[in-house]
Amino acid sequence: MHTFRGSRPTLEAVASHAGVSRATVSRVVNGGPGVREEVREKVRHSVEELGYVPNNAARTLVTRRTGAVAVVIAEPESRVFADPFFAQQLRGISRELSDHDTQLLLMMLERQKDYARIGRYLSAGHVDGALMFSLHGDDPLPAMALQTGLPAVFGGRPGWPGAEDDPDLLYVDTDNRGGARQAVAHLQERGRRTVAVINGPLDQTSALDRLHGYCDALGIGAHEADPSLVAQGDFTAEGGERAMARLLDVSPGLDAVFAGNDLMASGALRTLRARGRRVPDDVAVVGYDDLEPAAWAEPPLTTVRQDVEGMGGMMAELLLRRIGLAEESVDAAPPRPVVTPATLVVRDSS
Amino acid sequence: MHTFRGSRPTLEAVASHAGVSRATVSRVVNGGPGVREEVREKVRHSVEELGYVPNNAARTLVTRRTGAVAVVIAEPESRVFADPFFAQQLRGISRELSDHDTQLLLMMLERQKDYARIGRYLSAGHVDGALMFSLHGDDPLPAMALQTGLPAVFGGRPGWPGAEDDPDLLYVDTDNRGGARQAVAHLQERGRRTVAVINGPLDQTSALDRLHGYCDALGIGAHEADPSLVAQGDFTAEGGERAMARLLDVSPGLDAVFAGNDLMASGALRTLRARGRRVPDDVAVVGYDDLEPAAWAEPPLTTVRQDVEGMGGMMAELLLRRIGLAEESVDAAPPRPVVTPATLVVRDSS
DNA sequence: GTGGGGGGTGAGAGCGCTCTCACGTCATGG
DNA sequence: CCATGACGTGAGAGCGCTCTCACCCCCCAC
Repeated sequence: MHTFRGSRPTLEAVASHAGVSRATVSRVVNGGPGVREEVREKVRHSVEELGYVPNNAARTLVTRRTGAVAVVIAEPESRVFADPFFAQQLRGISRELSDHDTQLLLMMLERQKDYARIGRYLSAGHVDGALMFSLHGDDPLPAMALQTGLPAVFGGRPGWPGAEDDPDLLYVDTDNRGGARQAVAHLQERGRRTVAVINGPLDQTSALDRLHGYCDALGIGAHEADPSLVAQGDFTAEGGERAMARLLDVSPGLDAVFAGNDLMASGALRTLRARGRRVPDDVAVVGYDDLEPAAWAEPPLTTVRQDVEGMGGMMAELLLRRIGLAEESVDAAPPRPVVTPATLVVRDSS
Repeated sequence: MHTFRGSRPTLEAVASHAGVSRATVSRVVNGGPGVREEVREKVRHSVEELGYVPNNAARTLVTRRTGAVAVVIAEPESRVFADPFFAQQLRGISRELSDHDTQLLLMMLERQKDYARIGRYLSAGHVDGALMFSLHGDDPLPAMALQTGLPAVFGGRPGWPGAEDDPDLLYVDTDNRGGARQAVAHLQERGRRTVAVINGPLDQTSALDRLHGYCDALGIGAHEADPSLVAQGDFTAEGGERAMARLLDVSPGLDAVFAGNDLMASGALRTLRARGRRVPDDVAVVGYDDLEPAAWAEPPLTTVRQDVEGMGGMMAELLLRRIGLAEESVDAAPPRPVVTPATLVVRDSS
């Protein structure tokens, strides 16, 4: 084993080098008050000269702060990296965290054993907080985390019973219902009569809310949707492909599709092309997210834009505030859930 | 601030609950030898009952082991997440690490200030080792890391002077030169006379090696390539698009293109389609990587396959062995660089 | 001249753990 | 019957840091 550490200078070393006490060095290093500028300068010089870097473990041991937060994504790596939604979100998160010198620990839940491991990890105090994504209805993890008191912020409104009423629950969501409603209304305005929908997994509130928005636009109740116009996808392009194929089989007469995200919409596009349907002439398609797949699709997708990167940033910010790391303005309100607006972007597919 | 920890039981608590000493509990928790099974059982019971979880900071403080490794990618998030190459690689890494209960810290270098922060972080002993990717020729980071003695494994053969000769340098690479040679030879066998190439950034050895392979197949020296058949890309689809456009402008007569990765090849495809060239009839295209963009392209890409996920896994394994965490067979050789083979996959674009 | 602050500094306890070493106990062999 | 050693266990030091508290010194008010 490499024991490359061990020779690293400690606070003590810096202290004796500078001719002061450990406490003073600590104060200087952490920017504490009550040290003469002259001494401060001397210490800084010693730190520089010895190449001192604080030992995080020791610091964490006493402060109970790790300076790291976990990003937990309840999806296999294959999905996490294939879906630009996570990419963008992570980008916003990463940026915000790095601005506060906080590390990002990425944990993806792929296999069953990962649950135990990550649950243990989170409750072991390795991180100061967690950002949780893509939680499905029956996921035991958030409850576990919350129970240990780990500060957490959710990506998307959590769907478990009672979540609605918990004033301490923090999440960042977008107006999924409103966005979906706009999308479908847009299709109707373009004269489409038979609008089908490709859902995301309905154990996620985002997918459910988008389905509700679809029903809203159609002026029907949540359970009155025509089953032959509703197909189930899984937020992947392949899922969209399959769902579109099923829809065409069942309802050959449809003239529009609203897909729960851009990836499924691209899949749908692929199937439509394979079946010789022209888009938008024969069938109009609308996606959701407005990420790369939308712009790059053939034809470019009409879709619903949400500020994904911004949402990631907000999640991080909420968490940092909850942890007490972000600078609070004096009269700052306690952190609260955030719901961002969604706007329709019209391109060539509708 | 939430002080949700603090009430967590310590080793001491478990010890007194089980009626043994701290040392014994520690032995049981860490699976050490020399404890009677009866006592062992009693301690396990107490651990269970009190819900004891070891404090990692304390443990790290004395063992100098953090149980985490950093994955450093010298690319902006936008690229990291857009390129399935990283995704796959990360997948392999993540799997291998989680099998050894080791955490993955993802660090992406986007802005200049990130360099200082990450350099500090790596040398501060927060992690037991680092996996480094996508290093460009002039990157100061690996040197920094290596200098502190941080165990590191590189993704792709490092390109700085002297790297070749350093016996301690660990990396996982693929036979880029051979793969490229195969790709271009294949184009020639199909009767293509004028084969152009779209490079990745030449300050990365992978891109450089692929260019060399191209020259090999053409039977020319590294610097004898016809400049009007060589275009510079950046491993992104947009870059491929632009490079293809330039090539067509300069060499309208070309009948084949070898692109340094699938993403650039897809971009090239897009440009060719926009310019009305048929693939493969007018122009044949070959990519590199054999990841999703290849299979999903229109037409599906002939490309060079490398086992990207496997390479990620190997990197992690090498690192764990270097750190001394992986189970070593008795007569295990010290870890050495790995170069994996590359094989041509023929699809419809050639 | 003396008492009382207050700012700057140091001493020291302790965070929770691991690990070395010493100790006690019991079987073994001369 | 005692020396020997193996084995199981506990005591205690210490990892590097933060933070409280006590201390000292200087300045000011009375």
